[in-house]
Amino acid sequence: MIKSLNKNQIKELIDNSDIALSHQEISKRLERQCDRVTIYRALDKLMEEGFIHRIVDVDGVSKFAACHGCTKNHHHQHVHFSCSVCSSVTCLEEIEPDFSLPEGYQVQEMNITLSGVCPVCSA
Amino acid sequence: MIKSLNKNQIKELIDNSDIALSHQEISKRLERQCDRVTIYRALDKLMEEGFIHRIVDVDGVSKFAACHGCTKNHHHQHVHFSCSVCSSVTCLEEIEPDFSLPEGYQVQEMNITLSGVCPVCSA
DNA sequence: TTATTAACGCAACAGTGTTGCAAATTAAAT
DNA sequence: ATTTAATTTGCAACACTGTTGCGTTAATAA
Ligand SMILES: [Mn+2]
Ligand SMILES: [Mn+2]
Ligand SMILES: [Zn+2]
Ligand SMILES: [Zn+2]
Repeated sequence: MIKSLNKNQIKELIDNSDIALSHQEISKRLERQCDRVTIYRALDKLMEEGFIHRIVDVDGVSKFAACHGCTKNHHHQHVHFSCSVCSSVTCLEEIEPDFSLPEGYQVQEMNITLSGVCPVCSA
Repeated sequence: MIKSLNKNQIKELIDNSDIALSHQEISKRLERQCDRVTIYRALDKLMEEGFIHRIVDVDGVSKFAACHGCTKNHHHQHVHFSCSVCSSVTCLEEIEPDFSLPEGYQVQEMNITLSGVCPVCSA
């Protein structure tokens, strides 16, 4: 019944978080401390399996958030917001900007991250 | 007359490139080899001065491209395209998607990077 | 020329992400 | 229950990115 303690706990953490979590944040929040590499591997697997997606923050830091309705092929057109005050990254799943590209570009993925001040920090 | 040999040469490299350049690529292209740190510092300065802007690629790699019409306050709403075949990152300065955010979000910067296959590699 | 400022190189460090290998756990088969 | 096979984990090592402090050299100003 119990398989992959760490991976499942990491999945729980991400699922239950309203903001995207970095490797570092995940590491800190894990009760049962585990090796860094274990976390990297778990994140890779979870992405492969379509449970989470990676968001590259404006400063290059990778953060991870739950997918809603992804199988193995991720489709994330939605916008992310990165707060420069509290450093939180949030998925704005409702917001999907559209635009047309010149001929010849084949789009597979998109990473859209706006940065500024989030509602909490600007209140 | 000659001031900041390296910084100026780095600026030239970026200005004359049609794709965004990473720190690594800049380092290789510099004839007069210089210290890694010097390049980082030059890039920071050039950004401060509004000559170049940083694009965070989908894999977290920072790339740098020339600004056209930025002073000290950068304004880059435009889209970037990252080719998964040739790893090139290109500014699509004409393409500026628009969308509206929920109340409370104050946008300062945006990093929009689409990935897929570029016209050259898809031809 | 001399003083001041900016640019540079070097060493050291913290952090991220990857790989290989061996030990430990879990699941499956006998 | 025992043995076997497959996963999961930890650890060491490594390459790479980015930052900081400090002493030195080169450029600009006085
Ligand atoms: Mn998202
Ligand atoms: Mn650009
Ligand atoms: Zn905030
Ligand atoms: Zn290409």
